[in-house]
Amino acid sequence: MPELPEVQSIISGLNRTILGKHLNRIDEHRKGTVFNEENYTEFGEIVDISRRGKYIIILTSDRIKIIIHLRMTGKLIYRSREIKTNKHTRATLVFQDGSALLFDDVRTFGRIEIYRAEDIVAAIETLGPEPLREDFGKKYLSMILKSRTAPIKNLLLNQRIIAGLGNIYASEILHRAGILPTRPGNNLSGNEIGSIVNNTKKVLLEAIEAGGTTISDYRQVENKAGSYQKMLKVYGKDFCSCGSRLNRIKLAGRSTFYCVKCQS
DNA sequence: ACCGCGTCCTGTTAGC
DNA sequence: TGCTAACAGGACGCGG
Repeated sequence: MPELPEVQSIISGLNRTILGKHLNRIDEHRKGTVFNEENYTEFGEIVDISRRGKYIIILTSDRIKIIIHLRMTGKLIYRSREIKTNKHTRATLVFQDGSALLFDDVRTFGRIEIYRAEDIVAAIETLGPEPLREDFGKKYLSMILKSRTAPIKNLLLNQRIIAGLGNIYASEILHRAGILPTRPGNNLSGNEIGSIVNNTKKVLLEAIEAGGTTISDYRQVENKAGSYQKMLKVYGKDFCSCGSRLNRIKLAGRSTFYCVKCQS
């Protein structure tokens, strides 16, 4: 599942491969993948590629922005010339030089939306702060959490509170911070909130450095796997590094892993 | 305002 | 061995 570090790695890959290229067209191979395409025939060159939360934002010289969300199984794969699609290819961005960017997505939840550059996109507008920026700090998180009774894990998954975390990193961050995922938000001490903030930044930076976490579907733009899966401490594991068996429960409908000895 | 659950989807795996 | 059901989860809409 692409979360912030995976999306960040994809942004890097897109900058290496498609920045500056002239986008001829976007082919949709499966209905319900590309939205608003009918309003646009010309795109121009790719002039900027960025990220907000888990949303990929591609800006073109014709002042068009292409917003891509990969959801769970979406992949963006670059092909320099041999453009072979497969049964899960949902759309293709075709460039003038004969190269292409394939949008593969097994579970078809991902989507591509096209807007004018100046359009306000509600989904992005309502996102919480970027965890790696300074406005995501102890002061901000304390302010948010004081009125929240939901489990901290659920709150970390709420994109309006913090943008970019998903199920894997939420479990990893809470393990590093030594905090049980079930703790109500308004029950955490200042020190604990500070630890969540620090460990969020630490885990995300390490995961970006590793090129993301590849468990099954995620691949970088050049189709390479990331390596942070080797550094996971709890997600998908049976035992903690302390030797205790990990607990596995469902929170917000997602598998949640924690150690009763290391987290309280 | 906030919380939790159901929904969308398909490949993989667990269980009988 | 072969079939079925459960499972994986990001975002969103809805009811309480």
